[in-house]
Amino acid sequence: MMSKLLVVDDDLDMLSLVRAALEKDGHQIDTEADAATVQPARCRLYDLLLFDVMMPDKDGFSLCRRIRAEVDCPILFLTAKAEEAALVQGFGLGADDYIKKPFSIAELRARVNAHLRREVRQPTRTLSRGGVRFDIQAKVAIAGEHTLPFTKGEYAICEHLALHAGQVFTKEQLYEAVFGCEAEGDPSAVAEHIKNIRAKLKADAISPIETVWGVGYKWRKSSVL
Amino acid sequence: MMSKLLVVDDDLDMLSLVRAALEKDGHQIDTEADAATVQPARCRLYDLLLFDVMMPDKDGFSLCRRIRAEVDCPILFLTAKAEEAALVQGFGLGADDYIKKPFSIAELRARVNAHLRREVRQPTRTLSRGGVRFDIQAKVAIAGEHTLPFTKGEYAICEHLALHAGQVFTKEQLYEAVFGCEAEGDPSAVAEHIKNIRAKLKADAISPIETVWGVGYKWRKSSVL
DNA sequence: TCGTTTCCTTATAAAATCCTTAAAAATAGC
DNA sequence: GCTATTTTTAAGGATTTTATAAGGAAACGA
Repeated sequence: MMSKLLVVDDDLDMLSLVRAALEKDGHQIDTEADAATVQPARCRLYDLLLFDVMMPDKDGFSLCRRIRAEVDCPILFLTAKAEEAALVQGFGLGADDYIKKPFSIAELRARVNAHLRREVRQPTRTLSRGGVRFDIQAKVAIAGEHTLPFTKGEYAICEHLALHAGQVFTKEQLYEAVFGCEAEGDPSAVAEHIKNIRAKLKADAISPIETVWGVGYKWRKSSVL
Repeated sequence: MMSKLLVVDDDLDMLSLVRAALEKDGHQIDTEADAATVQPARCRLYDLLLFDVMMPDKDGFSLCRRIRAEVDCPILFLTAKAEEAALVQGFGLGADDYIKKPFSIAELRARVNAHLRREVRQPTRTLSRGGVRFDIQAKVAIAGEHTLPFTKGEYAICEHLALHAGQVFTKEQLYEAVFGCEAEGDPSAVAEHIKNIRAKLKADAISPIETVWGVGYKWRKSSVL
């Protein structure tokens, strides 16, 4: 079972050390030394994220804060900061583990694999929301018997809304979440996509996307949690 | 979000310590001193399991081995065994975390909650005041069973008042707090919104907004915090 | 290269909200 | 009880935001 991991650390020695350790388990490792360049959209491509807390340009905490809302995969901190307060803060931001330096290679591998194992066991491969079933892997949405003829962008918006059902997104946020940081796209482009999505869902008599006047759009949250 | 946890440890002091710590987070804690009596079927009733590794009759590892196949919930080890080999063995048996004694209460709580959070999908942050429940993320107010049909401005005023229950705000302050610094808006505009809010709350027979004559409005502070 | 699909822009219509105005009701002080 | 001030209520228009439709640019595959 190969997983894709992203490791962010300004210490290049540490990067190569971690890379070597985790590649032993058959994972594909991408590394990044500059935290400031890491975008939420990129993080969504990975199965697990590993951040150093102390980095010169942008610390791991603020990076985590920035992406946690849009990224579901486990986020692990690597840190020399052993203080309890920092640890609690890290978990409070939605982190999944907090590995104190100096750590043993064996412990790192064991913890990373434990988190990956849990992800696989609990497959988010497919989720059903409001009458639409999403196959995250295949990037197709199914309603009733037939697959919805979504374009790529339509599917992306749809999936993002459904994944965060109940949360309101502005047009700008949606555009950025789906197409990346260059949010120059006119908000009305998003409106156009929403229209098309609704039209395609109308054939199945479902309309899970609500407009929140003056704010944006949201996927209707099902009553059952 | 209340979860059910089972803590197994032969040390009774440790049991009460852990129980006290985790009950602070609103969880329901069951404890068990005798590992030999813990059956897989029982473990299935819980959202998270916390085992001590070193126990006289039956150690936590063998307990984990016995139940892992039948239990999906996170299993955390509490242990004084700091050796790397034991840690790797624990993860190898399907454990999800490994907390080394002596641990801080804060770390225990942070780690337990991190695992629970991942199990239950995104607990919504919500506060309840005077019969109205606010979903801050979704920007939705709920009374009883149905969501209140607030407009954006109405919701904003409502949330601001409820968030600072008991504090009086002038119309100007409210307008500025909700719509920004350009508080040129006529005070009567706020009065209009207050009227509409009250009208919508009237259907549920609640009126938490009080008029402070000559000053402004405030959200009635409930006796119980 | 051509044709198709997807995406973005523009323009217009429609809808909802917000603000203003004015009159009625309530309050506090005398 | 009377008056001045403040709040409540009601209705209308102005403004803002969204929905819809149509056209053109850009990307993609054959």
